[in-house]
Amino acid sequence: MPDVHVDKMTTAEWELMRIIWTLGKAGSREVIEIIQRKRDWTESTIKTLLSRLVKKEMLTTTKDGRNFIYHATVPEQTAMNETVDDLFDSLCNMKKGAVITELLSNLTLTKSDIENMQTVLADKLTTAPEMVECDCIPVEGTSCNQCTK
Amino acid sequence: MPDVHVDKMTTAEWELMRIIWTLGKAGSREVIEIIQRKRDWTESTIKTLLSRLVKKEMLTTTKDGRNFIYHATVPEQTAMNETVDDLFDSLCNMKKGAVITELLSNLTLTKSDIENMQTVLADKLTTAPEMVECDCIPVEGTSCNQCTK
DNA sequence: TGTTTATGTTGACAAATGTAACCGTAGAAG
DNA sequence: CTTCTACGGTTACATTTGTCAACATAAACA
Repeated sequence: MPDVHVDKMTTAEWELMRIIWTLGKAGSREVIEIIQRKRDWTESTIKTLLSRLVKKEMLTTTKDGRNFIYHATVPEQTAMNETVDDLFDSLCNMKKGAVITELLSNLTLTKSDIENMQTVLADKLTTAPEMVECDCIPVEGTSCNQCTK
Repeated sequence: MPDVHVDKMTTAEWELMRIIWTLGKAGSREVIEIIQRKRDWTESTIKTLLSRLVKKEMLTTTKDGRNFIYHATVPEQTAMNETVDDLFDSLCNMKKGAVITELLSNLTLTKSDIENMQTVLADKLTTAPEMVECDCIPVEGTSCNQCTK
């Protein structure tokens, strides 16, 4: 449970992480080769990104002879959850539902994913409130032009 | 339909936008006063952020005497959708479902939001695939250590 | 064993971001 | 009318991020 700051990963770094997560572990050569199938970043660039990820403690290394093997310190699912949770924390409370609904519409989900969601939702429905408040304006006379609409 | 780059909004800027979205429109004084209930940013800082938002075309201004009134050029819901869609585009295809499920569990949703989602999901279920592929590694021998698991 | 090569380390630099002081002017106050 | 002040504009500066090139060294090879 390294208390790593997943939120400090940049988009470029995230792309590298995906490769390492997917492969389980990887050497720089591998990462470079794979990334370059999509991005025309130079080797230098990719190496720099790897270093920064190590510095940020998103990756650790073990030595394989002269080479390094990179391992993620945080599981992908965890990182994804944290990132998504963070994003939603920054959205207007009142409108998260609509956002998710929209998201669901445009996404391809597997049957089992859908079923899981249905279970969660059915359960939540029993205790769901009629209304949630907009939290965009720090308290006091929260004159939200939308809540009252 | 201004083709604004919602994705170029920073977190700090996003906080200002929420206020303006919520109020419909607002003068700098208002924004400053409200933001400072949560953040101890100086007036200067907030003014800079407002300017940058105007430069990025996320805000337009109309003059009210000597003062400015700021208006969002993009509706909040649109901005939220775009941002969330962008984020999900950068996540491993195979694991989005789990992320959303997790998200749903930790969120307070209204009855009607839940019901909407249920409708969408029920509908999707009929055509949902059994499996979606990991897209973390650009094609060719996609040796994903997770897909095969 | 001297040379080429692969891999990691440093230093760089422009652009974006967070954060803020300072300046000028149209009104408010005296 | 002179002075003060609120508000917007301009400039500034340290970090972070995206992108690299240059360099050092252990290995592989000639």
